[in-house]
Amino acid sequence: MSGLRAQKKADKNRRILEAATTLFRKVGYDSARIEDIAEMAGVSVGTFYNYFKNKGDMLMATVSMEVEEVLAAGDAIIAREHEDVASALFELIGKYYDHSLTYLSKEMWRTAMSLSIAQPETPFSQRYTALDHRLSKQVCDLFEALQSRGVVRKDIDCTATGELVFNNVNMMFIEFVKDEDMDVDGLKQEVERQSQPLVWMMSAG
Amino acid sequence: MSGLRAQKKADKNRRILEAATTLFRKVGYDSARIEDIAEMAGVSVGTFYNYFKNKGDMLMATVSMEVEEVLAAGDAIIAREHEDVASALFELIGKYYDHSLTYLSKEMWRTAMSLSIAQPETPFSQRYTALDHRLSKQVCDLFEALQSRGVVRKDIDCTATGELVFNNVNMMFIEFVKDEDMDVDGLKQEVERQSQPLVWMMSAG
DNA sequence: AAAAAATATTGAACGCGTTCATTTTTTGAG
DNA sequence: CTCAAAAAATGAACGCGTTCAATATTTTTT
Repeated sequence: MSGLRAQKKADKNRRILEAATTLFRKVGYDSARIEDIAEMAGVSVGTFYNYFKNKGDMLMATVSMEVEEVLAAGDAIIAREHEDVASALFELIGKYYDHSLTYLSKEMWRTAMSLSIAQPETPFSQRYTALDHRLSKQVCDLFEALQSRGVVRKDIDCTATGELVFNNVNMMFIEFVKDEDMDVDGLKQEVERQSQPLVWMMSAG
Repeated sequence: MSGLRAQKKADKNRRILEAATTLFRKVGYDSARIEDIAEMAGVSVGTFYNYFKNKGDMLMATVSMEVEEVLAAGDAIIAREHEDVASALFELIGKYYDHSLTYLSKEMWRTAMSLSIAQPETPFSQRYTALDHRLSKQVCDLFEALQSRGVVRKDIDCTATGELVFNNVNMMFIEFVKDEDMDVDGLKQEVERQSQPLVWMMSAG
């Protein structure tokens, strides 16, 4: 029976992840102690650390899932035809924002962002940054797709404007997760207002 | 002698702050232990906590100094005449970036940003956010000044574009402090490239 | 100037993330 | 089936930020 070890390993991995996300959502990231997560998963504290490098690593699995899903949805949006720049861009951004609280609470987002800034050398941070860059690239891709279909002016640098717009989207998302009172609609309105002039100027016609 | 207590208090405050900033620069924020800071300042650990709410609070004094100085320099730039949008904006942004490592190391910036995101309810975070907003407003102010002098198109929403540009400036600064290998010149080049299309389109004439 | 009240200092103790030497379990060869 | 080597699990111990009850100092009152 050579698969016994692998079997148990996969099972424990799942149980720990399940326990962690359950506790994070129930009592918040900070208040969820490793000891509690380990106990709920039926393992010891030491074993937790055999499966995850540290507490923050637990978050990355969730963040990854979140961003991967939204990237896929974004690709589908880019593939479709669009009347104008505004509707296309705001549909994409709207998708990002609408999806953002599916798996992660604002507090979990704050922790993830905070960790990725504080310790940029860790695998956690590097994976986080990579996901960010893929999102940024997706906005650039959208602009390029629109440009090749004549919706965006030909003399526009899609990479430059895409990065500009995405960095604004990202910064505003940070403000959003910092403010428990702000809702997704308010966030969208702000970002649309900020992007409006650029979107209008880069539109063909 | 009613001022004895106040006298001692001010003295200790200064000594603690001095010890902290010295140690932060010498061994980095994380490795500078409260115990060491307290010892270098000639007080006990408990006394440290009578003067500062927590370790992160120590950073705010430095961040404040940094941003206040750069805001003043920014006002001087806005007050002057400018040939075109690009030179004015990039002079302002350049000032922000050039000044940024005067008092704070990249690691200290990372810690400050990280804390301000992780715990948005704390006075630390709120002061940090307020400083950010003043910087953002300054970019808007620059655009408005340029607009009133006919350098920026009359039909441009200066607040919207100002916020867009500043959020990009800010997000890129986060990338900058996350990457020990990136230098200020590289940062400036990137941001100029990203802002270029917008700057060109919003220019009058 | 002594006592009482107000304020400041102290360091041991606590909480929690993380580590690591030790023990237990699993595996595969003989 | 046996046993030695490999892999995994364990929980006590550590580091460091933070707290707090006890102690010391300064100010005010009488």
